[in-house]
Amino acid sequence: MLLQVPRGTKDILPEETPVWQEVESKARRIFSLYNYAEIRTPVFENVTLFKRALGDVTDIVQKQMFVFKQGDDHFVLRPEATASIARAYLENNLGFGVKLRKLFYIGPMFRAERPQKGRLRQFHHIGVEAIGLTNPNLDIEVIELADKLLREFGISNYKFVINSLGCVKDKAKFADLLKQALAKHKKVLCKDCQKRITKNVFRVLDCKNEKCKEITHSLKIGQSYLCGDCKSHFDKVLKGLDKFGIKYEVKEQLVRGLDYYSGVVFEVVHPDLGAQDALGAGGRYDYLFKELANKEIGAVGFAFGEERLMLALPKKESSKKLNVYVMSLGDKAADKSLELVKNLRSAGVSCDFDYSDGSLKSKLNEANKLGARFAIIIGDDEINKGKLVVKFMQEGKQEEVEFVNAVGFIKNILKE
RNA sequence: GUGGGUGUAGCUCAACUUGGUUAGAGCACUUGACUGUGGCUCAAGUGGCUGCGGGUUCAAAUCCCGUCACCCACCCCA
Repeated sequence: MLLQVPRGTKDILPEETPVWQEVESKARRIFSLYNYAEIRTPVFENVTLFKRALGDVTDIVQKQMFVFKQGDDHFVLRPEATASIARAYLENNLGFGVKLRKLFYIGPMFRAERPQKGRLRQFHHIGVEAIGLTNPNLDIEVIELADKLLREFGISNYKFVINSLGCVKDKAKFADLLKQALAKHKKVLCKDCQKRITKNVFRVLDCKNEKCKEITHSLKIGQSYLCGDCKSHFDKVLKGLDKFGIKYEVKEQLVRGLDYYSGVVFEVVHPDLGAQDALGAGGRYDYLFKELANKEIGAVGFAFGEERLMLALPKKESSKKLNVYVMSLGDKAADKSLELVKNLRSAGVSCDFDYSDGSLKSKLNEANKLGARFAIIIGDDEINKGKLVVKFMQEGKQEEVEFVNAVGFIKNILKE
């Protein structure tokens, strides 16, 4: 236990962090292109925030929260970020003076689920929230942004799945229609679905049981529950996606699990992910601010699971970036070498020194393993001559260079 | 929370079905062939409380029970 990470958590090791950094820096660049600014909220919040935002009956709230107590206060490690950001938006009055706040976030989330492929107890989200307007063009931008990110990451084979739950009234109507329609088939449904009818009807729609699927696909509810405004909002979004050339599939069975969703909702699915096939998901949550602060504020956003992105990312060799590996033989040479190392670094050349007592052979071997472009060798011979040896690792050749010219020599070659 | 599978060297795995001397291989690592020159080749060497705890047995990596973790799926969700 002492030497074991907690279940469902992972060390992200030095070999892997470059990929993470690349994904995150690409995301940051794109976000700034679209005028989204980063927000960092605490990783823990008051329990009540998520109960109110996500819905009391959701599994996340009922059994997946890491809760802890400090004095009389009950906290929870955030299971997702949207609620926190809505809280921060309201608390800091981020809507003041601007019509629209465009925010992005990158960070860890926590859910006490049983781990499996694409599902961890500590995982990372990259997401955006655009808060302040209900305009359908904003939905389009958000989806187009998600698409842009995926293409930038080099991910292919993904697919957008989209639906509209309608406004709060529509959503309630949808639930009623569903309940009525399902009641006729109750006996054929799986046990879970029988419970879901009363507990959370929408969940029946994405049940994986074949019989349940048959029934849900045979229901002819369509989008009859949508009011005129919501219908035309949805149509505008679809048209916009067509215009941008973003492929999607309208799926009437797509509903999101969290209470705060309403209106347009979408998922990005990918075949490499196994059972958890969503790379990311999002939608409108105009209702959330009503729930939290009785305010009418339109908002739309999405989140990608960073670990899931990793699963879908094309594999590629990591490129090692060490420019110079310096090695010395003898104490005098070591002094000289360390001086050189310092000068190289000051000149912006990445470099390291072999601190071991090993043979020259072992040191060159190390340089090879580190992927160094140059090895610099300094021993008594070199000190006497006033010249050090620069070895070109890949080419196998080597050159003698005056000590005073060494930094310039290396910089010159790196420039090419 | 439920079900199935898997835990053996740093890594990937064998031996488990049918218990039997010192638990093997490949890769990696160290050293040498090659006195101050890496990658290729060859040779030698280092490395294991067989996840942990208990039980059965003359004898357990192997059979049984428990436990922990990982993987996959259900549930749920990014």
